[in-house]
Amino acid sequence: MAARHEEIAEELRRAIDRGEYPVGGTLPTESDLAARYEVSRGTVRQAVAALTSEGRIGSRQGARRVVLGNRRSQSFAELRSFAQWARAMGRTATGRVIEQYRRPATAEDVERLLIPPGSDVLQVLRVRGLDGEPVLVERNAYPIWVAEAVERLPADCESVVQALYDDIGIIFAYGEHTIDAVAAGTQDAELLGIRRGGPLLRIRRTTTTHAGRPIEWSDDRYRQGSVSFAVANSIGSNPLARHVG
Amino acid sequence: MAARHEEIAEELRRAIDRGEYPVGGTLPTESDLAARYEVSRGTVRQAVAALTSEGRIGSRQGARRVVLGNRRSQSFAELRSFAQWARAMGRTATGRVIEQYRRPATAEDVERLLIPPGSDVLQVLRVRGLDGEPVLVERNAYPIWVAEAVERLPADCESVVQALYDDIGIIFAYGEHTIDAVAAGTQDAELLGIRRGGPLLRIRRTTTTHAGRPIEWSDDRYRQGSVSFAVANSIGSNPLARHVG
DNA sequence: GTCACCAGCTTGTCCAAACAAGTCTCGCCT
DNA sequence: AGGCGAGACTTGTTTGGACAAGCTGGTGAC
Repeated sequence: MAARHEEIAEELRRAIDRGEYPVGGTLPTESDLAARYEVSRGTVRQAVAALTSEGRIGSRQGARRVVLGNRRSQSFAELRSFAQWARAMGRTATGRVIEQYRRPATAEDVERLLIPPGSDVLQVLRVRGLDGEPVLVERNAYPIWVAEAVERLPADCESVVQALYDDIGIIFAYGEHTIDAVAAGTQDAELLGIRRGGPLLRIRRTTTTHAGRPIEWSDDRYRQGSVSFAVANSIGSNPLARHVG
Repeated sequence: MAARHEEIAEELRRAIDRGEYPVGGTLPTESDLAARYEVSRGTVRQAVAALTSEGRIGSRQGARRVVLGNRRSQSFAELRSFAQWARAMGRTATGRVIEQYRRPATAEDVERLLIPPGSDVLQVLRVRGLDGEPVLVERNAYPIWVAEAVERLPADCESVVQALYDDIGIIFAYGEHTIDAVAAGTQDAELLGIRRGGPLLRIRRTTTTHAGRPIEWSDDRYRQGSVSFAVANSIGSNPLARHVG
């Protein structure tokens, strides 16, 4: 929180949360805010742009900015790491490795991990839970250059992301998520303790380093009712895309 | 496409698409791009910020920008309107109203539509399809001030969004989406022609005007395998949030 | 009363400059 | 060969100014 525009954004978030700028009302003008915080208008614009992209305020040329809601979005750290997310929510994350083995890369692995055809990947199957109750089946594939570090991890490792950073300095910097629904297979049903064919929320995710090099891809299946995902969008910005199939 | 920074963003998108800046490679520096397009560095920064928020390129202080992929995100118009989305994909959207009636607002309606307790809402149940095949069950609730215009629509109206704009000038400006998975109920199963209890992808959405006034909220249930949703995120920006329950 | 229009306000766009902060490469030293 | 550091390079932050574009409310004509 060094940058002034981030400080201002955080102050505005708090002001919205405590009702100083009520939902449905308007924010002060950029000039007002600039004077109040003793910064230039450009810095204020950076701050309000952050709130806009979070969906907290609306923005339209010529009109005062409107407060849309006081939803608080998650940090990237909380989204990519199940353990960190659970901790932020005050829950206890559990988890254990069910299977872990190397196998030849499939066509999907080659495409998602940008690895040469014929190379191996490390396949890991984990079950994760909240407060002891199983919530999520996670199937990860790691390219060979990561595999060794993953294999060194204990079976009940809480935060894989944190461990890989501490061990070999890998930073999970970018993620792409595809969300759909699937029926529980035999293995899913068994591990989550539900009926076969029941609804699961599936997130397929590819994570890359700062340089865009894929670190892992994953197929996460959440038990019905356990979690939901939220996205805000507007005419100006739309992070969400809908695809056929 | 009036603003110069938008033009530059679009040119960069096209350059990435045609492989001029390959995935995994780097973009020219801001100064280079500023010189090439004969604009200031600030304008270039606006352009690359757009690509960054789309997840196409990565950005890190001190290092050159990295090309992450050539995914193309959807416009807001395509996301909020099923008909417009289908058209953009070259598919034919079908749809019909199954039920439509006014009813007293529930607690959920009051909270989501910011209406006074005790007022009425218009409930509409639609089935929508792609190329004749049913794909989606849509349950909408509209506040009273919108209800009259909705009731004037024909039962097979293609684009409700477009019709409401033409009729009473309502603009769907902001949306908030919550995504999870549910089991198909009896009615869902019947309307979509699937087995009861099968997996459905559910999107609950609230849409508001520019002023933040809710226009509708909707519970959309997509048949398994028919559509998926995609989101890109990074350490710098994370539009996606995960919630319990 | 109603409508059109205008003036003032507010946000959007763009520029030029300077410095801060982080990255990367290359050469030197051990 | 390997590690370390200096310096060049690149992106991030901030300022101040100017004009464009769009909204809003009020005034005046009808």
